[in-house]
Amino acid sequence: MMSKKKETMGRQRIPMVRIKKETHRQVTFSKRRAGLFKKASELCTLCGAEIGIIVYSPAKKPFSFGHPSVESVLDRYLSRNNMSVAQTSQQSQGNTAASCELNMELTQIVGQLEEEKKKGQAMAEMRKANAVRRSMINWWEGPVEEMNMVQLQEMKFALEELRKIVVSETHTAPFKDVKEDVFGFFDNNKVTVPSYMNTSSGFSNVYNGCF
Amino acid sequence: MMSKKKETMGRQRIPMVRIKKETHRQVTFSKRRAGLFKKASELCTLCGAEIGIIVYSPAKKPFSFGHPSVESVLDRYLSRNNMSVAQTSQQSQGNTAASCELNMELTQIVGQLEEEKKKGQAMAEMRKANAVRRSMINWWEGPVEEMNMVQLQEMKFALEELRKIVVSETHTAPFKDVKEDVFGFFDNNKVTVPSYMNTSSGFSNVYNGCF
DNA sequence: AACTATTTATAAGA
DNA sequence: TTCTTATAAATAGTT
Repeated sequence: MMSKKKETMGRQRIPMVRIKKETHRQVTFSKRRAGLFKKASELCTLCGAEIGIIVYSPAKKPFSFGHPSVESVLDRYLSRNNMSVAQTSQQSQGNTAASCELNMELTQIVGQLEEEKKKGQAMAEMRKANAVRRSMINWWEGPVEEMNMVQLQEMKFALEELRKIVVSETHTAPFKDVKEDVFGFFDNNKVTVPSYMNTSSGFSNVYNGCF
Repeated sequence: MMSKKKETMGRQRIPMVRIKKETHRQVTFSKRRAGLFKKASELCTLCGAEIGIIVYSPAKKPFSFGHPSVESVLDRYLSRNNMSVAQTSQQSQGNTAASCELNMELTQIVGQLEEEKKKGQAMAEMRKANAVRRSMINWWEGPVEEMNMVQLQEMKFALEELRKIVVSETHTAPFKDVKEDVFGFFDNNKVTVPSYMNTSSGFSNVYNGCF
């Protein structure tokens, strides 16, 4: 039989380390990102899973996948974690999506503060702003035991009020015309949620690294 | 040559529709979720991508993957979206990524408050929040003019403290023994972070469905 | 959980 | 970027 020379080397095994060549890395990123999203979509279809994925490219460009939507999945996740943070057993006593959303915002802010803390830079700066801290001291500097759900809920409520204000402002402000795109985050709470949207069960199994 | 009877049918092609059999679906979910996370981890390693994934199983149980951490990725995503809300043009003026994001957040809030100030509605609405008002009254019931950056930074500080407390609580709580699985998300943050940790560029390309 | 036959993803090259 | 092809990797069905 005639052996035609192989036209390509075919897929080659590659070492699982950062790809050095910029262009090569970019190509691989695109291909594998597509593959990842496809896998995710199949998982959704086959198993009825709900998935949200955020990917930042090496160039810091964000990509996302979501089913039924990125927002609904993240929303749910953040709400849940937020509650866990507060170690609350009582969850959806705040009736509407608004509270859910608010939880999300709170979690977000807290998360950002976490980032900040890591850097430890703003800390010093903030400590300089003593004026107000003194007036807040009563509120949150008490013993941990008293830093309880009631207080968290109060804070939530306060933030919610703030949010309402912001939103109403938003709807009358010069930006109104771009609300859909820009302010959507604030009031798109009713994104097609499958019927089984009753909270339940377990907790996160977190994978934080490589295999 | 001797042909041994094939021991299995090997992998069979399956139709891309929801798997009906409950047990089968559960097995597939587990296998494919593992596969998805592995792919994600490889993408992180090979390309230096940052990825956050949330998966809800058919039984509504949440699973997550994150590099460098779920929170940092979601945080960033949400901040970004949020920032656009404020229509901030100034982005990466803050030195580090973290402070940059935080500044953006603060800028946003400040901007929104500025708007509110013009309207003069904020206080009236906020006064409704009586529960908190009493404890926070000194802090934010003053004239809007004084609701400035300093105070926001104080709030930032307060939230950070709150978070620290919550986190430390978490680590000493009854759940500690399951921390790795359940609370791992709180402190697995320093997994090999690529050096190029400076923020930048574009916006989301969103995939919202199946392929 | 482990095992393979097979499908699927993808590294290289064009 | 998109297509092609050979091969690596994932996984469906089974044990």
